[in-house]
Amino acid sequence: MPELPEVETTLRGISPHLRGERIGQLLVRDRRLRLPVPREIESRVQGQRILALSRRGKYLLIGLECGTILIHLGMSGSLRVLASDTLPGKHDHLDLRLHNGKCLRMRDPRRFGMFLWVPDPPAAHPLLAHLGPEPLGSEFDGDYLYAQSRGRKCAVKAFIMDASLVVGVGNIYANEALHLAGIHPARPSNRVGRERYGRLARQIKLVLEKAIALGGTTLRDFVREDGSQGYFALSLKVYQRAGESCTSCGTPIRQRRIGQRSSFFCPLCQR
DNA sequence: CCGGACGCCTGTCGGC
DNA sequence: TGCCGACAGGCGTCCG
Repeated sequence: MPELPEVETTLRGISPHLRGERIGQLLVRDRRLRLPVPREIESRVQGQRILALSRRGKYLLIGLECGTILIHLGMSGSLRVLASDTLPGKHDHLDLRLHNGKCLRMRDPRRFGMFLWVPDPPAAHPLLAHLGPEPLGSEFDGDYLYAQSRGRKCAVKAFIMDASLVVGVGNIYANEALHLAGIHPARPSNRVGRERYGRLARQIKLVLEKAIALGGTTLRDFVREDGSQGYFALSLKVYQRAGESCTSCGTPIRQRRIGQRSSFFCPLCQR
């Protein structure tokens, strides 16, 4: 599910409820996530005050007095803020209970997510240490993409989805940004010029910003912290629109597998 | 170093 | 109606 806009939406939703609060009990119902929820995590977080919340790529960071809770939502994860006595559903694997009677509840049907405690500084943790720049930051631009792409033959779509190049761009927004920039997803990275990488970097930023403004994309599992949906799905121009008309030229949108991921594009607008 | 394949899970959908 | 395979927003790991 969750790509950068959904994680950012979740961050903005939960932050006001959690910042400054003290953690009571962490209740883990099922440790079997992508990485097992560590045995010692309950004692690590018990009684600690939440100092700050942030995002790095698709990871959510909850900064404590000692260490940081690192959360990844995988494919189907979501976080909600609820009263602690709300009855849990089948896939509600853990509750981070606060002293104020609320809890942060993680749901993840496919269990591809992560919920970890990492020591300070979190950026040094192996899961975060090798991540590329944030796409919404100034370091990420067309010149950066162009420079990184030299000598790389993989499809440009796989290239921009590589988290060591740039974080946060998943399958939905990679498809959308390539369409907006007029670039064919299967084009080899080293056969995209500087100009077109400039357009691509701009469109990645624009599509992510617009999706954040609309609360992310809800296809199936993603919900905001209050249970409401994101509305960017209404703005999708190619993703999951195979056979439908391109919004700019009317040509039927094609679907094809590129780099093991379902890819959607307009054969006329994208070259 | 790079690129490609695979596995991890559950739920849903389409075809027979 | 039931069964079966394909597929789904991600990513770490392994192999050539």
